[in-house]
Amino acid sequence: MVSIKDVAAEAGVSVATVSRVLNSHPSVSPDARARVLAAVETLGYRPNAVARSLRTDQTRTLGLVISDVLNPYFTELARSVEEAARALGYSVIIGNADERPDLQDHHVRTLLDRRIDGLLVSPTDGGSPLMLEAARAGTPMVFVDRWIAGVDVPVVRADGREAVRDLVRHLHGLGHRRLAIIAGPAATTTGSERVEAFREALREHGLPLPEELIGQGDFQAASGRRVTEAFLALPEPPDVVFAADNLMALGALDAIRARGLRVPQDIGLAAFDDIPWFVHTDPPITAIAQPTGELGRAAVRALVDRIEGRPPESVTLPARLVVRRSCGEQSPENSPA
Amino acid sequence: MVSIKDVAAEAGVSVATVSRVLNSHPSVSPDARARVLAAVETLGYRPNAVARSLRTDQTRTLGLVISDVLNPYFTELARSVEEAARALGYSVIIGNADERPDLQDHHVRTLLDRRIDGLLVSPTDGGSPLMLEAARAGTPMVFVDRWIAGVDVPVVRADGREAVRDLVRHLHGLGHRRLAIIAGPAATTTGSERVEAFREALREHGLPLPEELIGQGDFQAASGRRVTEAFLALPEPPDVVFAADNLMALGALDAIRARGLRVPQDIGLAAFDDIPWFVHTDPPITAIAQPTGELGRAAVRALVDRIEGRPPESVTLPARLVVRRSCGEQSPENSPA
DNA sequence: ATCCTCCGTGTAATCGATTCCACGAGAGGT
DNA sequence: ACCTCTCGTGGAATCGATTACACGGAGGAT
Repeated sequence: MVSIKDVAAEAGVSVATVSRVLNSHPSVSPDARARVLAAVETLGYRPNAVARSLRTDQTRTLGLVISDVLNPYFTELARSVEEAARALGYSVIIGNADERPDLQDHHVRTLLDRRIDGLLVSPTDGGSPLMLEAARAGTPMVFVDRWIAGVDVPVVRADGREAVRDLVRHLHGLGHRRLAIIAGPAATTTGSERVEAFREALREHGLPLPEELIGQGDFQAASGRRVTEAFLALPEPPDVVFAADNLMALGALDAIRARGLRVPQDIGLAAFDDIPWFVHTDPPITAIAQPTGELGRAAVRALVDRIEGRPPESVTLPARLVVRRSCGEQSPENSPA
Repeated sequence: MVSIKDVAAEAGVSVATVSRVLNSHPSVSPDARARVLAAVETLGYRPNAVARSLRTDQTRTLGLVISDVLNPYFTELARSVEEAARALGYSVIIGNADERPDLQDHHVRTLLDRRIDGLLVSPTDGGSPLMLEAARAGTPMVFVDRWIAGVDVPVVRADGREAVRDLVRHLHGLGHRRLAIIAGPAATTTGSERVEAFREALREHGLPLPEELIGQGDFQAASGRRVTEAFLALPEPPDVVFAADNLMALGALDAIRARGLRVPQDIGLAAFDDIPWFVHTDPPITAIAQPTGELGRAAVRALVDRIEGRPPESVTLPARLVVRRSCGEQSPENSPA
């Protein structure tokens, strides 16, 4: 591999000068600059990012640890994060935790070992010692989507409270009264918050949320299936099932189908997180859409602010309800006048 | 940040000894080893991967450049690649090319600058000079899914020829005669191969593949929509549309829906690449499934073989047809006796 | 007792960059 | 004509690891 020394030799200058040209330092003569550039060209020289990082103590790399790449929501988030980071001259290394705390720790550790400049995390659990320690030690860090309470780290997320309220109003308007939820792990903020928002919205309509209508899922399709089967086996099954993420909604659809039931005639279904496929499922699924792209961009902005010494800002964006047909059609008597 | 020097000081030994302990070099006394380990523990020392890479000239990192992360097929591929790499002690940096040659080049360049140990590529186009140059220069490289002809690089991919033949037989058995295809970019191997396989399979049944039934797509949903609209506007529209990837199938479904037509009654739909969502679309979509996980594992195996000096192997795995309902139901008279 | 090995350890070179500091040349002021 | 200042440049230290080499001491062989 050709190094800066080779370039220096070829151009007849010192390595210092080559470095100066490459970093567009002002005090280099036009002549030297030209010779260096020519040498770079003929040798096909590319600076070694590893060496540069060692010296400058910055990698211009961001780490992104997400809970599950196979979840389209996170895929899209990852994509927008990469895009935003690239625009600011940063690369992104993605670590997929697969909803497993041990894997999450593995990635955080590797990322830290690689001396990434900052970390974007969507924690799978309440927070491993490793991550808390890193945050305390001053690693620039931003939580995205999910967060951990009691840590002084900016959070970029969507607030679904209002959208959940809209959803419940929609369901109530459709005549549904017995509403169930497939919750995410209580250790995740999104897991507990969505249940809370749901419960609160129900209360506003004077509806209860009994224990048997709260199913404990883990944001994976299989758990959605399992919980839904339990709902359906109830003496009095729910009118509608609200899944706290899109994968569990998929599992719920499976379970409903397996029972030979139809959506929405026999039971309604709604999901948190909207994805392109929901338009094409049978039936199209009513969902709460997060501004994923904006979330990714805001997270990168906050992290880079933090890295470059500017005060980072926590950001909360509203989610919104997208009504489709999976909870029943608007009939004349309950449509808005 | 605590460095190896701090550990050496704390343990009362030289940095060489610390390094030896950390790399489990045999000649270290039990006493010294214990003291070093203790020091590592109390200081919370973690070796700087950047420095180590500079010295050893290996990063234990693989680069993966894929055409489109949002495509579930590639997401799954990326996931299996990461998994397999992790098992072998490698990290993976993913570069998303978004089907854009310039972005692909950007990622290849950054990855090379970071001195990744090897590169896994699914080229968006016929091959940029940059990539060919890297291959020639000896960068360990393996093509996955798509490849570039005339380059001495192992290829790990699925062969869909047989599955396409099965598909056409299935369609023919259902009475469909006018079959159309939404092709991928001709510059990609998967783009041209799938059309070829389709054409050949049609020939076996004495069916033609006229120009007007070959639509040019780019593996993105929008192009599937556009091409399908054109098909539907034909004086004699096709009986079935076969999309060369799942995203274009999604677009096709959109277009068909927008025309107010029903699948499969008015027109059939099939896709290359099977994904979980196809089970839940309306109707469930008949597709050709690739052994994605196995593909990812084989690709990593080949690349790591190449990196570690063993002869790498090209691998071709069979794809298989998964029949669902999007091309029509099996009716009594054409069901297998 | 002497010599040779081998083992554990430390010193220092090295990887490829960046950057501080010193130095010489030329310009400009007096 | 001399001093000063600026500018372009090179030498060398530095980042944090790994590793070749040297060295001293212990143990075994003769």
